[in-house]
Amino acid sequence: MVVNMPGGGKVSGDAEREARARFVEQFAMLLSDAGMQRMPARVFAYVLASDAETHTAAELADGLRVSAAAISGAVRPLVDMGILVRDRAPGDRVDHYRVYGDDVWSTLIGRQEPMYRHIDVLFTEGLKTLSPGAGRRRIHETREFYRFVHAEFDTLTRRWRERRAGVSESPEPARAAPGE
Amino acid sequence: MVVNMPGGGKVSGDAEREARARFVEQFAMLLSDAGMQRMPARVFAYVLASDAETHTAAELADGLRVSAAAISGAVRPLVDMGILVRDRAPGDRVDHYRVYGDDVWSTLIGRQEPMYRHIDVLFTEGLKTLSPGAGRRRIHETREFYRFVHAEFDTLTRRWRERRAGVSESPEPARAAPGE
DNA sequence: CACACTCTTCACAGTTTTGTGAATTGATTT
DNA sequence: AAATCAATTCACAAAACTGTGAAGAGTGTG
Repeated sequence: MVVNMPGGGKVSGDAEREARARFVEQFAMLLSDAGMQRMPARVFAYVLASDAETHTAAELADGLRVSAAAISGAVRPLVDMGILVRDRAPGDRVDHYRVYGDDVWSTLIGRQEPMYRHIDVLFTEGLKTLSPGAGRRRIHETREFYRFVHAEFDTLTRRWRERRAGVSESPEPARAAPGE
Repeated sequence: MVVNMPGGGKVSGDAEREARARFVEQFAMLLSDAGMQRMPARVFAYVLASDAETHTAAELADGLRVSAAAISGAVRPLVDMGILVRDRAPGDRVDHYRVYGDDVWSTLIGRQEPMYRHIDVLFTEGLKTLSPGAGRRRIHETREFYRFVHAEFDTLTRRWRERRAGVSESPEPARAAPGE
């Protein structure tokens, strides 16, 4: 890794940028495998991995090598989901996007709430029509499972917040990379 | 199979089958929204909601109204994931599929293990190249989040098993189905 | 050994997604 | 009011998915 090359070299800004871009793509791929759509995933990964706190659409388009139109489309679901916030200062002509809240993952867990509600009604409705039998038993069990997971969210979130307070103070000793 | 009501028979077997089929589709849609591919999701939902313990490919094809080829393709990822098991008794010509284990959801949680491992190496690698800054901090935090969730799995699974033992005994009294 | 039957693979067609460039809308500045 | 600049929308092309029918491979049966 490009840390301290001999011959007066230091961390090349280009190399660092490129490494970051690669990481963003891999991260996005992960999210995409997990069901998130491709462009939203890329935008999300990019925003998370960037040092800037806010991003203009132009910057996203440039950083991800796609058209402004693609950004427009990708950003909407993220804003809908409440993951990104669109800010525009009065008298500014450009939108500024930033991640909502300072604890993204707690936010994200919270956003699942409606889905769990939806699941519950679907299964409850289903159980009304299913006649007794192994299938019905499994579906009932599935509803209980989702209820259980849903109910565990509070605990989980609280514990995460505690843990987060502990770890995010020391983002791993910054390897002495002066220069730049 | 069909409840067989006397006389004018209220619960039509057909109606029940149809309701079940509808439920299967909705359930599959849910899974599909959550990132599972459509056909595997349909097969999984079907298998879960059916009373039969095992299913032949032909039965799945018939029940889901798709070709045998589609079943073949849909079943592979499920078997790979370890959700379905393919059995064939010696001297039998057809495969029998059934859900692996009696506690599907514990199984399913367990299957996520490799993914979390993958995530960890990806983020750890990424952190090696990211220079200090807000982006690095967020990525670090994200790795910690996934580690946290992963670590919670054991607890979660154990608690689910406890709860399951409590609820699956009483799959909800079959309603006395008073006139529709 | 040939048949019968099931599962799988393959090429293909229909459908959905995805991202682009161009046109449009909306707002600010001059 | 005209000009300018950013964001969104639209029609379209390219790519990816899905599911099908038909051919192929593997196995028990008569």
